[in-house]
Amino acid sequence: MVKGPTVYDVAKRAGVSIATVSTAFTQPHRVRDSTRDSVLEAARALGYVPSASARGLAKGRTGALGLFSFDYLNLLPEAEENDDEDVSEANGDCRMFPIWVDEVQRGVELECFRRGYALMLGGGNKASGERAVTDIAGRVDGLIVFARTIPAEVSRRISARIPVVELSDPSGDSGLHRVTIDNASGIGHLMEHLIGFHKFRKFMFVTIPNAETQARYNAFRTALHAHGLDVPPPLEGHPGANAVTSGLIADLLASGSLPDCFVCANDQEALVVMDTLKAAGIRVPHQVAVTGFDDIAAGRLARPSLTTIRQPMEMIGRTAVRILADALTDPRSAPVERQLPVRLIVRESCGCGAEGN
Amino acid sequence: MVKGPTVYDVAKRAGVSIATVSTAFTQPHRVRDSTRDSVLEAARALGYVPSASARGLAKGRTGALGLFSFDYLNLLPEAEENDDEDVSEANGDCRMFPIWVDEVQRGVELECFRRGYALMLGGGNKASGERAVTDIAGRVDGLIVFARTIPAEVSRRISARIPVVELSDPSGDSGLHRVTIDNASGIGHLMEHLIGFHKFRKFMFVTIPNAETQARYNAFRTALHAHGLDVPPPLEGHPGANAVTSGLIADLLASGSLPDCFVCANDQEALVVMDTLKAAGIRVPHQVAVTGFDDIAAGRLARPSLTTIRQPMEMIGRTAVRILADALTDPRSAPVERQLPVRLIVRESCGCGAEGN
DNA sequence: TTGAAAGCGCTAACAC
DNA sequence: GTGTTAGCGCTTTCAA
Repeated sequence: MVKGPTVYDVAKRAGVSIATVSTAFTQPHRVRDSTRDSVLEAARALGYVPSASARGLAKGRTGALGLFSFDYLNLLPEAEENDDEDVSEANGDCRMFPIWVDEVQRGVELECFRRGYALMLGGGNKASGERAVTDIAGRVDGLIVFARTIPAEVSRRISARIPVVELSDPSGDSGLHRVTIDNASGIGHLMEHLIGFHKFRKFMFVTIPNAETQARYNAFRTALHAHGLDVPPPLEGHPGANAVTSGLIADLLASGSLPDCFVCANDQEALVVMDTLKAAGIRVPHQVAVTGFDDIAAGRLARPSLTTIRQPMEMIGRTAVRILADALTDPRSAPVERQLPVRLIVRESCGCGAEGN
Repeated sequence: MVKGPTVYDVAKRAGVSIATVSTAFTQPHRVRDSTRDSVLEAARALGYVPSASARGLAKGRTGALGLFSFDYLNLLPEAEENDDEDVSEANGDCRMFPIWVDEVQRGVELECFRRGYALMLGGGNKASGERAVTDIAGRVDGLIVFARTIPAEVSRRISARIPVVELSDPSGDSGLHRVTIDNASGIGHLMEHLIGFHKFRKFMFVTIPNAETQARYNAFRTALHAHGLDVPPPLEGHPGANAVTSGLIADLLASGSLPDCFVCANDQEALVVMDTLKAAGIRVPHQVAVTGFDDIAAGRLARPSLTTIRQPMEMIGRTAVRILADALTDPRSAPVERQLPVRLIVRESCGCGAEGN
């Protein structure tokens, strides 16, 4: 990794000034053909690779966008040097790859590349603290963060410097750009199906409380009210603690009061619920129905396959990039919020056939 | 996106020099406690976000690693502003998400974050040309590229500046670092199973020719020779052209000479073969067996599930990062090549039960 | 059309 | 322990 050639080297070899070299690369038409040719020739001969750092410093722009993913699965600390083992298998099924985040990331990647941006990925965990976000923020022209992964104070500070879009949480006053989904109508359609078509009457909402799932619960409540049905308090689990949810379901079973349907705030919970029921010998959907939200891949593979509400994950990612690109074009623009539609995916776990996948 | 505060602003507010500000951040212990506090306080108050460009320029290191993915699926040009549609669904099943590349990328991400590197993702397509690689190469301290995605000349030039590791192709003289897998013993075990256990005698190798699949074919041939069996010429498809493979299979069917087993150079081809057979009314594995290589997720979902050879994808990614980290530590080190083991995954398509997933 | 020169924001010697 | 001072490699006026 010897120090590579710079504009100076190229300039010298081509017999021109560094300004000309720079111009030859960035605005080819403003340079005489013969000059440009000799510059490019020199660059090629020398193996010239422009330094993005220098370029970024000079222009005040890096040409890259950032995506910050919190390490929601505590994977970072592990794995020292155990070369022999494929870690991905060890935590194979708990990983449920690809998870929601991965599909959104995919959308971000595609749209970035399409628009000629490089994508900077940053990861954080409890240890790294806000250091990690700040670090990546300093590297890019715009940043995308998942909701609830970093303190509001931090994202606000960063947004004073570069545009920031937060993904998928009901709107706040944060002053950030935002991409959300239509939780209300999603749950609305689902409840319509469960109440209208399946004639279910007794429901139980299983959730892990946060702003997003709260919106879903609200819609759930609204739907029940509209049909004059009872609204039970939600069963609340904890992030990453399947056992808690599992325990709540077990308690419910012990009490002998099974609902007609478990409406879960997301697919992960729904799968836990289904597993718990299965372990208890309860048959889904025959004895009780279960539904999710998100449409992660694992839900399609589950037996029975999971009836759920699909988030347009790739589109969420693409939209975030578009917002940043626009904000970069017109820096004076106000924070925008884009709400994306969701779609009811009827599969087996609600009692329907296997249609629709 | 107003111009953010710089070291100068922080220094002024804290009443110290810029050198002290810098030191307070990079080597906290070398600064008096009270000084450090006032610096950090000033930074916080101002909303200071260090510029990675400036830092990178000054240090000669960016603290980021790069991963370059070629746009193997021609996805870039599409999708103008059709906000209403979720593109990911449109090409849903042809995408077969997550594909091999995604899982490797996952490993790269995890290992990068664990080691405190940011990850720069770059994408290229026919249009962008080598421009895209060069661009990302200029942004990082080390680069990971998938085999056969960029011209050898380009990767060589880049490797003169920063360490480059190429993923998963039989070794070449390229002078690059390299992570490969043990194609030979993988195919060896597979053939042992097919010949020894299933007693198959007539095989057909389906491939898309490249250095990697060539190694697999060689192992295939070796195994047949070892058992004194005939070695038929491979059926050769084209990248991205399922129809071609499909056509070859159809021709074979028309000729009425079905083998006992189709050994495919990768899972994607295997799935195409299975689909074609299914369409022709041939039952797998009852009438003919099919095997793949890679173990992509889609193979697990297929009916019958695909017997294949699993690459340790996440480990491939992690290993690449380790190599770069080491190379960065000791710049004078020679190119290293690490060969990772693979594992036979016996599922249904070879005629076995559904065990092992 | 090309060159000279002034930074961009930060780090790293080296003084103090 | 802290300040001074050079750059790092590139872009960008502004002259020539």
